[in-house]
Amino acid sequence: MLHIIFALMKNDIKEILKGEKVQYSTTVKGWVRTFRNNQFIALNDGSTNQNLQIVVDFNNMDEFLLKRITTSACISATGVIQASQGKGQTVELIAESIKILGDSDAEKYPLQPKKHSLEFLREIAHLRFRTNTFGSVFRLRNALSYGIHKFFQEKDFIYMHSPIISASDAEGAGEMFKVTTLNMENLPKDENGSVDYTNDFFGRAANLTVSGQLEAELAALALGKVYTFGPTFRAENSNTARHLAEFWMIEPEVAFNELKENADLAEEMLKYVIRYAMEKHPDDIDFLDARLAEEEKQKPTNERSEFGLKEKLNFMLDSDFERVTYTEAIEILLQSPAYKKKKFQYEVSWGIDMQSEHERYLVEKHFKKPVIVTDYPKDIKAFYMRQNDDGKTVAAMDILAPGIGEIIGGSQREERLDYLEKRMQEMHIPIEEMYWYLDTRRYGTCKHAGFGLGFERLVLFVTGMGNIRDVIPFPRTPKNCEF
RNA sequence: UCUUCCUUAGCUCAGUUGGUUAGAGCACCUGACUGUUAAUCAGGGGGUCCCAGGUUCAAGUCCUGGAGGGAGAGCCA
Repeated sequence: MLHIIFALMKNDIKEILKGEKVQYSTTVKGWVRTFRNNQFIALNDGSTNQNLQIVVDFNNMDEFLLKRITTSACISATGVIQASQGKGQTVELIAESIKILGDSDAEKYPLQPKKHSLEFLREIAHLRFRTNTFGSVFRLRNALSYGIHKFFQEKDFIYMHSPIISASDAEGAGEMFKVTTLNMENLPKDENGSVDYTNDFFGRAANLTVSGQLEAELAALALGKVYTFGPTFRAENSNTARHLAEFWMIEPEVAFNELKENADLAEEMLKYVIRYAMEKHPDDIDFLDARLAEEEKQKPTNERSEFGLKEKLNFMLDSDFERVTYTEAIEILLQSPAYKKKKFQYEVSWGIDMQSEHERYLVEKHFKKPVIVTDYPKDIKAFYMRQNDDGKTVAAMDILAPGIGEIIGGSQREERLDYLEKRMQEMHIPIEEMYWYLDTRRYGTCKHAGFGLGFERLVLFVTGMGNIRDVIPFPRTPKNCEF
């Protein structure tokens, strides 16, 4: 019976700091953030970015024990929760006894109770969880992850595990990492000098997946509504604040949906998960909002963004995403003051693949909110996107978010076998190898649509962080696979 | 991959026209103080000036090459 009562009594710091109860004995465990005045421990246990103040009676405490209360030491403190005499907190724990669970050598421990650069923390990514910023980021990352599952599960989508190792290399979504057990020192070659994979693990060349979309389509054309949420790999030599070699992607795919319903689903999903994360972790949003405001203050006035983090997120929840066709977007760019003053580095004309500067103009200057651009020229989009009746465009959509750029890319898929095969021929996609994909069009095809959401870009947007390497615990980028 | 900027103490940075023994704040150690909020005060220790080569009587400083990092771009999510 007792163990049930204990199980019901949460005594993590988040719960204690609610201050609903005082004058009771408890034990807390966590890591020391600071130890001020030989008297006040700021203790963090990861449940919240707020610390619990432990008050130590240093006159009646072993001097040797006090010396071991150093930054990041792990301790257990037993005492009574009381209303605080000080100003910075409502309740505090008056310590009766303190146990050191794990020492932390203050001379060697690299983190200090002060501001560190994100670049420095990236070099010690194994320790950066212990900072306020990364605590907040990873709690929000978790909430967003759960929010995505919650959203789709409430809508009765089937969570589908697409394969991580894939033999298909025909998607053209990017360079792939090879998966092999061949001896790299002595690769078997065929008569043409190419690597012979027949004795490799799979008996053929294999790669890490760049997308689960094609497999999701197979499932959607039987299960109706599906989504994937898993790791994805791109071996591109991309060195930007928005790209990772290993990232997580969400790819819903829905039978019978057309482009508009696809866009509606994407917009509803983004709003749902952002609201969920904000409601789940308001403290972390507040902290990151303040952090961003502080960072903005360092910038020259003309480079500062006009919205704070919370303002931006609330605005996103309250407003309908702007929807324009590609053709309309190009027209807006051509009519823009920026274009007339020749501010754009790249040319603007119908048929171009819009550059970052164009997307940023649309989102940040013209509409000042997320924009869904639809119906792109077919020549700049993938083979599986459904051709529109005009013969020039496809039923594609990109969602562009302020500060991030493309956060979602999706389309209605080409369900007509003859159109699809023709397009694959034009784009030199090996039709025979893709028989399994084309079988969906041969046997009971139907209209369907889906999209891909880069999960880390969503986390970037919600946390207000500037670099994608700071929203995934262990970033994988070119020349970086530490930890 | 391209453009550009950066690399000096554990961290953040200063270092003048090339000139003696390379500095500050924070952190750390020692002591004082004890209701603090990145506590405060006093003292102390701490350096491969990213690496290699060059110019010079003399290089942290100038030149060449390389490595690593940031920002922007391309590719994309």
